[in-house]
Amino acid sequence: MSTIKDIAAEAGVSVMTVSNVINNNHARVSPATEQRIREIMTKHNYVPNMAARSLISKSSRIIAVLLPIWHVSTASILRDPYAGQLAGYLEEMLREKEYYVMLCSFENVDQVLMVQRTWQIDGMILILPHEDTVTRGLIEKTQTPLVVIDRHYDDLKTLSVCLDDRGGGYQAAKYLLEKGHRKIGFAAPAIYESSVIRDRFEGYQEALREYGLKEKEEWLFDSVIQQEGGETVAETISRMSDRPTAVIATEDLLACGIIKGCQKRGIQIPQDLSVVGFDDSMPAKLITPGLTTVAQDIREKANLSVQMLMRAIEDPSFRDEYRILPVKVKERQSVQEV
Amino acid sequence: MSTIKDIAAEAGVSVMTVSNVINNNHARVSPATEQRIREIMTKHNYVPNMAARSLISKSSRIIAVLLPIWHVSTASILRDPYAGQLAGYLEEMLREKEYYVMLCSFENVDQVLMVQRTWQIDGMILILPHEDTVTRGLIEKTQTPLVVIDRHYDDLKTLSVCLDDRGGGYQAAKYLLEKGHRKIGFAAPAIYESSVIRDRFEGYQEALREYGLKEKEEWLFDSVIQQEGGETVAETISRMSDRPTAVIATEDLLACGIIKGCQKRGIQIPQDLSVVGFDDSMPAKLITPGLTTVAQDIREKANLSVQMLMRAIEDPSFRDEYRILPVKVKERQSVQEV
DNA sequence: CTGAAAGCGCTTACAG
DNA sequence: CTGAAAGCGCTTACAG
Repeated sequence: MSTIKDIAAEAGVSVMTVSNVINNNHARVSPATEQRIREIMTKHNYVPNMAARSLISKSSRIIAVLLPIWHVSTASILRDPYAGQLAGYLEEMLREKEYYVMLCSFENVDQVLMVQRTWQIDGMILILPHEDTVTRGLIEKTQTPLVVIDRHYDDLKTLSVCLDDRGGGYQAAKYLLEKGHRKIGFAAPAIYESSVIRDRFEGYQEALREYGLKEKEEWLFDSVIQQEGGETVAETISRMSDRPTAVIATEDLLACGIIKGCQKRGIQIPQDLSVVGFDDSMPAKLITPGLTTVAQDIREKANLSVQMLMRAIEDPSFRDEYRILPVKVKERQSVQEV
Repeated sequence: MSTIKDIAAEAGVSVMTVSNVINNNHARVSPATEQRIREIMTKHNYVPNMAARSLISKSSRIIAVLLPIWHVSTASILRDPYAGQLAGYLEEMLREKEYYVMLCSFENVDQVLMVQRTWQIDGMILILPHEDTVTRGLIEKTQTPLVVIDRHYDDLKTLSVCLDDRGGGYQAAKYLLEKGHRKIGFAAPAIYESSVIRDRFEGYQEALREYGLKEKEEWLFDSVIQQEGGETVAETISRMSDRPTAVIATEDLLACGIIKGCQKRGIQIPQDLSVVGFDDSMPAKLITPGLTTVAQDIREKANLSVQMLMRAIEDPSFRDEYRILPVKVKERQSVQEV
């Protein structure tokens, strides 16, 4: 493999002249020389060694996409279609900006900090943050530009990209209320612990209040997650004497689990129970009936996150920005008028 | 950030002694000195700089997970639940072996080669290979250890991990035949172009032959992919006068699309049409009826791929191994006896 | 517009 | 068991 030295030797110039063409310092090298050097570089398939560049520049053009390890499941969060899609978009967009993406699962803050220093990582994006203590710790301890997706802390300087979660909860409930529903349940992991979920819950409460209603304790399904959690909810509902006529789930997979569990027990969707999900990820389109869900624009979320990160890398003073993306109910067939 | 020099200075030794403890050359440093140096290292949160190490060693401990860009869809293949799950397992297992994972989407061979040289990447794993020409080109041109998942070429020296695709096609058809089906369709992307699909198709043919049957041209649905493709198949079937009673799809998403499309048109699953999928990925469990599918062990596939790659990195003569993982029909509710 | 020198943080022979 | 020297492939001031 050829090095800058070989190229310089063949071109009859110094290595620093070659370095200048690599770095597009047009002012520092004559067009003719540049032309000649470029030809020699392509002829030899020359590619600059990032290790050497990184050693000097203290930067690597590597962005770490941080994947928390969720202890609810043994599998990586990339199994989640929402996470996979997000990671895919991030990779695509970062690559366009000539950054390299390192996938990095972690359990605690120190692991992230170590990887960052090991590679002089230029920036990090955290998707599907799990525990608040870990997430807060990371935000507080890291010096590297970090964009947190789907979590925000008012008391910390952070770059975060979230959804209008309160609005989403509100819209979902309002949508059902307008369809005539008055007995509306709410299924979520950890309603009172995660800010995202709490916001959605508060939006739901607000809509109920507008109709002079209040949530009913029994119809709040807490600590349920993914499909399995949804099936548990279905089972619980099937045993109730006073059932809700509709349920809002804070995640499509959870909604799908509810639908699946109900169908298994002869509870018809949407005739016997209406269901609204959250995200509009792949499963929403897959199942029958199609899932009516609070849709987000995942591509736009990725795009905004990358933009924020790029700006943060360039501007060290840009370390505190909170962006909220709109959501919108995507109608399919899982809700019926009553 | 502290360097090896700082640590050496504080410990009162030379940098090379510190280097020896970093690299666990126990023979070259006394236990007492090692102990002292280790304490200083942890005190300062010292982490070796990989750029510097990589510059000398010509290796990086980076493994590239290669993601072909499929032109059938604008989204990254990570949106596919099978790909996401696989990538997640790979990351997890490689991290356990203290390798770093670089995510790397690409359209042509040169892009991969460039990234490899830029970072001195130690090994690569290709998932969901698309075009044969690109895949072959990559295998032929790269010097770096490469494991190809789900594709094999008899005429090339390759490390590949595949399924028993022929057996899978056979098992799926046999399963349906034993349930009394005689009119069995087959839906796939590019039946005659991809070896994986062709093998499944041949297994299907073999099972039919055992029952004195032959595939019927009309019931071969070619060039259909993912959910959209499945819905097209359903539409075609709905318009047929002589319909198949069962269909095998070479991908769960495709099978789900068929089911969805049928349900939309009042064709009951499994009463009017039985469907068998392939992979046993997340959607199979999600839909109603549950999808009977040719199941593979994705975790084992990831595990075997990582093991092969590790061996290839250690042993330059290990460049040709073809491993076939077994598959097994996972029964759910999408097939009915006739 | 071009070059010689120093150095990024580490490891690899080579001596002792 | 320990160290001084050279060097990996680049870039960064500094001169001209």
